[in-house]
Amino acid sequence: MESASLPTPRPGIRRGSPISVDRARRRREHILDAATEEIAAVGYQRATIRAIARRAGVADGTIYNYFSDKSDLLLGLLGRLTEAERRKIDLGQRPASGFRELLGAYLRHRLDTLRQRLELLRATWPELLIDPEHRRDYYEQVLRPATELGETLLADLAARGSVHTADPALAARVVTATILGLILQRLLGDEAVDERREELPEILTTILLDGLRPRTGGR
Amino acid sequence: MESASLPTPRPGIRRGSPISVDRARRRREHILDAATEEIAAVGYQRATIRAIARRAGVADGTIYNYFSDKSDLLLGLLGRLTEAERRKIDLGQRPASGFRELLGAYLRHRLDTLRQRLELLRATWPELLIDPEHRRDYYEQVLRPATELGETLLADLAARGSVHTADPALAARVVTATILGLILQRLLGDEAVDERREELPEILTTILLDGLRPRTGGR
Amino acid sequence: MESASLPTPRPGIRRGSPISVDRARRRREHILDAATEEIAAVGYQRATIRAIARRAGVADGTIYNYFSDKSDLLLGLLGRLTEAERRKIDLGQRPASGFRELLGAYLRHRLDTLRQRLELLRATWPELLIDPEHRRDYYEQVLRPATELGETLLADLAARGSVHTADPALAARVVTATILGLILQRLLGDEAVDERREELPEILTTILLDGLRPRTGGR
Amino acid sequence: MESASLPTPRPGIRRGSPISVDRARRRREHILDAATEEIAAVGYQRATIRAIARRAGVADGTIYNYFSDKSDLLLGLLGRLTEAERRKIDLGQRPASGFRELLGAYLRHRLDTLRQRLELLRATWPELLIDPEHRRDYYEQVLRPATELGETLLADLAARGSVHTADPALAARVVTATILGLILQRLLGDEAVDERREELPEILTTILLDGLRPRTGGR
DNA sequence: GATGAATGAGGGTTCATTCAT
DNA sequence: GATGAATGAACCCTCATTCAT
Repeated sequence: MESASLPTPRPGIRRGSPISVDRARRRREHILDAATEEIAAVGYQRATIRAIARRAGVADGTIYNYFSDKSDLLLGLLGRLTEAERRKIDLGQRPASGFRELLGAYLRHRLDTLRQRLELLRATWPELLIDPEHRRDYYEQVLRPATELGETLLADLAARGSVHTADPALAARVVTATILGLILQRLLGDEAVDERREELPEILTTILLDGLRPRTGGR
Repeated sequence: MESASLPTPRPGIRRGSPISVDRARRRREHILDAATEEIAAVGYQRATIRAIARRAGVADGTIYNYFSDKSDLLLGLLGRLTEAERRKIDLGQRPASGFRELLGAYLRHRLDTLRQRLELLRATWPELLIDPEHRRDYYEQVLRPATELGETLLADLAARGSVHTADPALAARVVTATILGLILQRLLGDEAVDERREELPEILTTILLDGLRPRTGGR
Repeated sequence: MESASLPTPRPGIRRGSPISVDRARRRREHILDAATEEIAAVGYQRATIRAIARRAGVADGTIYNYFSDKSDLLLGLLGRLTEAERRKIDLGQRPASGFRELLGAYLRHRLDTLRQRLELLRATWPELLIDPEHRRDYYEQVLRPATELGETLLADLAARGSVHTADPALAARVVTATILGLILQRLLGDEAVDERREELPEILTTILLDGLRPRTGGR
Repeated sequence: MESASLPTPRPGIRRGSPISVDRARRRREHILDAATEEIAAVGYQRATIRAIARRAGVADGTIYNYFSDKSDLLLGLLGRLTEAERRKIDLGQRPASGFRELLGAYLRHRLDTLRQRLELLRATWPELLIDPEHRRDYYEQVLRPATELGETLLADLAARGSVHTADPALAARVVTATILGLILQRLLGDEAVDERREELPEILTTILLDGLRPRTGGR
């Protein structure tokens, strides 16, 4: 039962020669790449070990040298997703001039990253929706931290008067939900979301900040 | 135990005895109920005909008297979803006093209905994400009409000065995306969305209309 | 477990009204017709009760009022075959002028009758080849009598000097085998056998009587 | 335990190790043997993959490593039959002293070979009679070439005065039909054909050459 | 007698997993 | 470590047969 995304092995720690360890790590990633593609294409259940092996250019049995069983492959994918999200969030915290710029940069970055992971999301969301175990993992490791970060942020900003919201907890959910929803629409076939990806963060920022109501006194 | 899209049989029109026709219709719905539960629980691929039959209290073979094959069961589920969405949209068009009230009522209704269909969504979305054929059907029959309705509405309101948006097409997508995203968060384990369902439409309306930015001149 | 081809009911013997008995007999024959067609088309195993019922224009269950089970339908077909063969052989014994004419008439009649039963043969032979029980029935009731009749005939003719053969038993088998073989060739797709059906008995008679060797002294 | 149509692998040409290739070939033949037995015993439709696998001493799934599906097993059987027939025909062309000897040798060889293939014939003929696709294959690959060879041969001999027949095409059909018919009689339960297999070719030759009619001038 | 919905055993086939090479 | 043939449990689906109407 190996777990996902191995940390880069630090020099000094080794098992076998460093070269072979490295080769093994790369082969593992290579298999995960193939699994991502195949599972994104046909879904976890329909993806066969054989098809993944063919895609990776290895024999069926070889996969079992790197993953304990098929569901461990899925764990590997989820690991990548978790790790990707974590990195995203870290990056979202970089400094920015004003609140509008900060929010805009955050939204753009988040949409961009999710879009890059589109295949990974298509491969994993279905299983997350269905399997309670994986769902809980994903919720605890990705969704909840992201939401809580947003909550804290909004509460802080509200305290400083930068934003105006009666309920930071729900407001944060609305923000993350909008992003998730846009990606979901994209996955469900709405190509406009993709075609106009450049303008989207700007418009999204405006709506979230200023709302849809016309301003009486300009701006 | 919902009864899906079949029109109520008019007296005078019949095929077979009305009683048996009615029994057949109810049995079909009963099987679809069981399929919804089972598929929502374990996913379409993992759901076996046997498990669905057991849940419905019928023999395996009986299912094939009502559905041509397993994928036809999924089509039945999608049909229910489509129909549910259509009804929602119709109701969304009823008259309301002001724009704020209209949007609030719409959002509340839409969130309520989707919440009632939570199991149906959990049963179908994963397959929709994966199967291109079903995805296209769903997009054409549900997602695209809903989005286009929103587009028209927003464009109309913008023309009348009720809302302010540079781009109704994307703005409509943001609104629908927010709703989808909230439901998806719910499905992925965020219980706050459910617990505070009463307040959500109000807050959502406020954010979408007024934005998060503090108003300088009161309000 | 009813058996095949009911004898025409004699007046005086009745069960229920004569009309209904007659209707029942006709319905039974009608079902057998449908079974012959369907089984000849797709084979006994592939022929479904439902398909036969549809072809006969009755409900599935109705067939079970006339036949105890599916294999009883096959028995009905075999019964028809047996009966047909028996009639053929009887007719083959009608008087004829010379031996050549007798043999010619016999061959023509037998080929004609078998050709009319082509569908019946296609429907039954496969099962006869496979099922030992049915095979034995068919052999005892059809093949053996026919062969033995030929044996007797040939032995008789040989005794009277009309034919010349060292071994009537095998010679009779050769004659019947030739007929069977021609029909089999026809069933296996050789259309020449069918197209030239008019000339075949004549040529067959000549070969069987005179052989293929050229005559030195004319004739 | 026959080894069918694969050419003996030449040294130097190999795919995989020669040993494993050879093992695979032998296993394939072994499965075909089991299939022949089982299908001859109960018929193609009634023969289950499981029964064939048990007979071959392998697991169900193993069969699918060698045959794409059940019907491919039947194709394998037909392949053996085709190949067997082809070999027969080649051997039938070897030189012989006189025409009588040639015909006698041909008939003996053909009867012998068919008799060795009795189980194969019992396994395949029923499906050939029923399935139009397989029937056409068999007719084109086996029956038609055999018949046409006979036609050519007879026409040639007739031209040279060795045989006397008005119509080589039909005469050839009569000869092949006689052989087929004898085998069919055997398959249908007539054991005399088998018991007297030694004398049969001689008697058959005599009948086909000289006919059944007594010769006036001796002989 | 006629109907056809319901039944459930059984069939062909797939595929995750193992293991001898 | 790598391979891929072998395994057999489990799936979807068919269809002969029953029986309430």
